[in-house]
Amino acid sequence: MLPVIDRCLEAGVRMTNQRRIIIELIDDSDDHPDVDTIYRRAIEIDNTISLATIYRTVGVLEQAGIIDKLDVGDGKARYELSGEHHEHLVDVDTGEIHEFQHEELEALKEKIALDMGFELVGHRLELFGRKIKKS
Amino acid sequence: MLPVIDRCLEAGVRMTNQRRIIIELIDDSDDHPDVDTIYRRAIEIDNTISLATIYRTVGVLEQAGIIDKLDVGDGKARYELSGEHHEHLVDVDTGEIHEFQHEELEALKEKIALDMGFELVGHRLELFGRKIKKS
DNA sequence: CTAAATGCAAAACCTTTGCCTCAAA
DNA sequence: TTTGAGGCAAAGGTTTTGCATTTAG
Repeated sequence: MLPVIDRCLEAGVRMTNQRRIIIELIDDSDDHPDVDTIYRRAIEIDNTISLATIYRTVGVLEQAGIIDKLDVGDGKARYELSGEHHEHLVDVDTGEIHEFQHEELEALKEKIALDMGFELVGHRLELFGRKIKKS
Repeated sequence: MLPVIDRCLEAGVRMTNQRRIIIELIDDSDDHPDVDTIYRRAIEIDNTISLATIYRTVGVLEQAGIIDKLDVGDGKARYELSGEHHEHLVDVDTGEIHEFQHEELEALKEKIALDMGFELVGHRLELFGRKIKKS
């Protein structure tokens, strides 16, 4: 797939210094940063970037389909590059987010929507689990 | 299953007038009211109930496993009686929430968690779809 | 009687917006 | 040059909290 920046241009997203920094920062993140985390990482690179710009930029990027918003239930929006096609399992004790992929689950979701007369345009799935200790 | 009020007492939830009203109101709701809606319905019955009490009560009830919180992406917490074992499909054009049940999906979620070494203690699943027009 | 619940208002939080300035195309 | 983007600070909406008072057990 094309580099993220190119995907942005292709999608007609006007490119600025701030946006470039924010996009590459999300691209480089292997966690799922919330807006404030993105902000704190961004101002290390360019300390003139404002919080409002982060919000506006993630909004634009989400609309353009470059990133996905996810909600692990902590009241803050988190973001990751889109098209990752994975789901999340949240460790309820530690808050850690584990990713997984599951073809069967993907297919099942689409089928269910279709059976109900809907075209699936999005979904949100989070599993909350507690680690099983081996005894 | 026991009436909701009894399930509360069994769970050790101290019962007050306000709580009784809130609980029965949620029990009677077939939609998925957010806190403000619960509040507006509650003050029709007893106009001394405060918003803070609604928040505190739904918190208690959620902890006690009497109700479930759900999040359809509108930034507000919604509640429904727990143990309903159904999922939600949100119509992205109208905001309508359709419920569905799916045994296979239930089983699959548990299996996935187990395979990852977790006991599934909760989950959140929302499908977002657009109605397919018959042409 | 004692611990917990309520009301009220203030505060905390995350997110959005208005307005003016600045920069991309 | 023209239109959109950024910065700042103020405002918005939801949820939480401190404190004095009331109530359930």
